[in-house]
Amino acid sequence: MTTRRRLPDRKSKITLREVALRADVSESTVSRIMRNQSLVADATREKVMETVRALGYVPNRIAGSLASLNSHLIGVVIPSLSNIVFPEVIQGVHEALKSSDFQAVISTTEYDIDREEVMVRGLLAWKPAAILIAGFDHTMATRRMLDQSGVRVVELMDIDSAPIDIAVGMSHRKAGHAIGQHLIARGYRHFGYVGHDWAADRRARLRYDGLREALAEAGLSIEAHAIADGPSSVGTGRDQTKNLCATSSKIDVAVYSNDDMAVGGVFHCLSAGISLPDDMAIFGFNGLEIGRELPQPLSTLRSNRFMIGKKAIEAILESPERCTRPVVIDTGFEIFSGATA
Amino acid sequence: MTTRRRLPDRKSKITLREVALRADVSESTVSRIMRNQSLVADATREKVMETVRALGYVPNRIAGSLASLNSHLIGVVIPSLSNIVFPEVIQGVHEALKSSDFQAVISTTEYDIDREEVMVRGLLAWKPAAILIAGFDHTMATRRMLDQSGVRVVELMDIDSAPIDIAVGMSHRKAGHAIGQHLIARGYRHFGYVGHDWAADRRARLRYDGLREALAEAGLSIEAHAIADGPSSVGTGRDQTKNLCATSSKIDVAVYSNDDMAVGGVFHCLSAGISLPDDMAIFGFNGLEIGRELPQPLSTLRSNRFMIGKKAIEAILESPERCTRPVVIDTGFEIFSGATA
DNA sequence: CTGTTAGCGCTTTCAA
DNA sequence: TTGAAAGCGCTAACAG
Repeated sequence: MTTRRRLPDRKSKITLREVALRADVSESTVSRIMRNQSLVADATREKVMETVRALGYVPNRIAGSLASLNSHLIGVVIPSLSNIVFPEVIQGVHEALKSSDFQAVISTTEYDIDREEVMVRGLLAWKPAAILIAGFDHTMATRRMLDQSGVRVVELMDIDSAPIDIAVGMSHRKAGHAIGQHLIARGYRHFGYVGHDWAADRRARLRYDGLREALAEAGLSIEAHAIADGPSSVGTGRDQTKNLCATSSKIDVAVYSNDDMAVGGVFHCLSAGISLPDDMAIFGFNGLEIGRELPQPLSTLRSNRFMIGKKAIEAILESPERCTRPVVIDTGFEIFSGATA
Repeated sequence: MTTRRRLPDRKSKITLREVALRADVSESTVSRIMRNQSLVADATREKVMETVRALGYVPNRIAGSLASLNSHLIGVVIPSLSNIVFPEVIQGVHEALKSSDFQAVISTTEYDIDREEVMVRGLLAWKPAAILIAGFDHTMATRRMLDQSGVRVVELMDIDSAPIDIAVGMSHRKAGHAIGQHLIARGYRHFGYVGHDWAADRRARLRYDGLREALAEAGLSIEAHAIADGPSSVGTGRDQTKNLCATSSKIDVAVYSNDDMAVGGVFHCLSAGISLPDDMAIFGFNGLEIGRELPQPLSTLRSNRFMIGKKAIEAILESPERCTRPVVIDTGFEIFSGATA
């Protein structure tokens, strides 16, 4: 029988077998040692570790995962990396993963749920232990794949809908409501809203709805809107603030879809000589660092993105098997009074 | 012979074999179809694809990678996600990867080269096609692993040292030099420097050195320094600017270690009533969005982080095998005059 | 405490 | 154009 199969491998290719051969033990012994299972004699372990070092052996996790049917990979699906809140979530993920041997694989959807479907399918092919995914807005196919895969699924950022498995985040509706109540309590009566496209950002819409409810409860309403087509950004916030000011002069507070937009608003006011908060007040959302460092700290509502990523991973490490009932983890929020409202 | 091995699997577990059985073809045929190799009859393909859809079959990439000895994974090692420049690099990576079937696996080192070593070892265990890694500052062990692994290695961000395999970035030394020349040309003579800890940010140091060289060539020097212990941030930039102003009053321009720091400087000036650029000028580094949107656009040097990620991947996809000689790809930079200097 | 053995689910020759 | 068979490098059940 000729030795068919495969071209000569270009790489050195040190395998478990090599180590076992050289150390004169069986492959399983080496395998046990590499996974520090404790049922190995110290002398053997020492002998094997020596050859491991000598050979520079690195276990092949692909083979390991296949054999154990367990990849120790965690898929993370987020809309984008350009909005700093998502990198912050991932920092929390990395933090919680630090002492485990799991690794995160990150995909971005660019706010496109069809692309999200492609990403999820791609991740599922790696048989991850879990998928973390931002939001609840998925295609039917995505939802079905996620559901049938049997892996743990954590929907991140908001908890305003029923999760497939676990949801970790805060109620954006309540956040909007809290902002409304806070501003009313501070004496504001004439509200404006500066926002960005809701189509891709359902959570901004939820906050808006919450805000409106709170105002309605006090017999108030939003008297002027300035809403951009595209995504949120400092520049957009600046432009739309100019629009708002041009449209309506009786607004005493403007609520922004988020801090990026609000910082833009602050910059417009600085340029236009509008005094904060006397001429007009500004209120943001998120509690980004940049807002805290403005000449006047931005009034905002702090969400805890880092904690969302961290809690999500902790929940998964704690119980790797899916529970019978969905779980909701509320990471809460906090009003930061600041100096602009 | 009893059928030992493994507990009953909880998941549906649809494999290639199932599909082959149901479609009444061999496993290899299904395999060929799933990888759209073209040597399959249309009728067969159609029949198989139908069962694939019916069963909701998703190929197991772990098994595929093991069999083909090719994981189609790309490891990315960066210091952090909290500095927006790194997510921007990753966006470029994702962009270039979009139409391929490669996936990026991201690890962060938190600016710790020992942790970097652990991350690299972990990534190498997945037999990636390439490793992208920020900077040139690695442990000996990291360097050796990278070198011996035989995978392509792209060192990102700067091109001021000799790469292991490929380097993609810009010369930070030249950037610092260009900043110096630009500011001298604009008539500035009394330079201050506001920076953060160089230990973790070798590139900031390179820029500083370049700046000093340019000044020296004009018979000038940096007359005052304000350098923080920790990492860069807007808040730190603000604090150190205050220090600088308290220390020295004859500075007419302050060069910052980066835009975050410089924005902090602008905020201090706004608070303290220092008029930009007349009382003092400010010059940053990076060209972040926030700087462009300030009431006065920040004078800075634009680096192209997105392009660094994109070019890195393109280089790898173009030639998956390591070349004989190291390759350097310069993504360049551009002075943005702005209004603060 | 250690070895033997039978796969994990797929790809890749080679032969038909 | 298709199929059979031999692994990829490792883990896990079982036996010793």
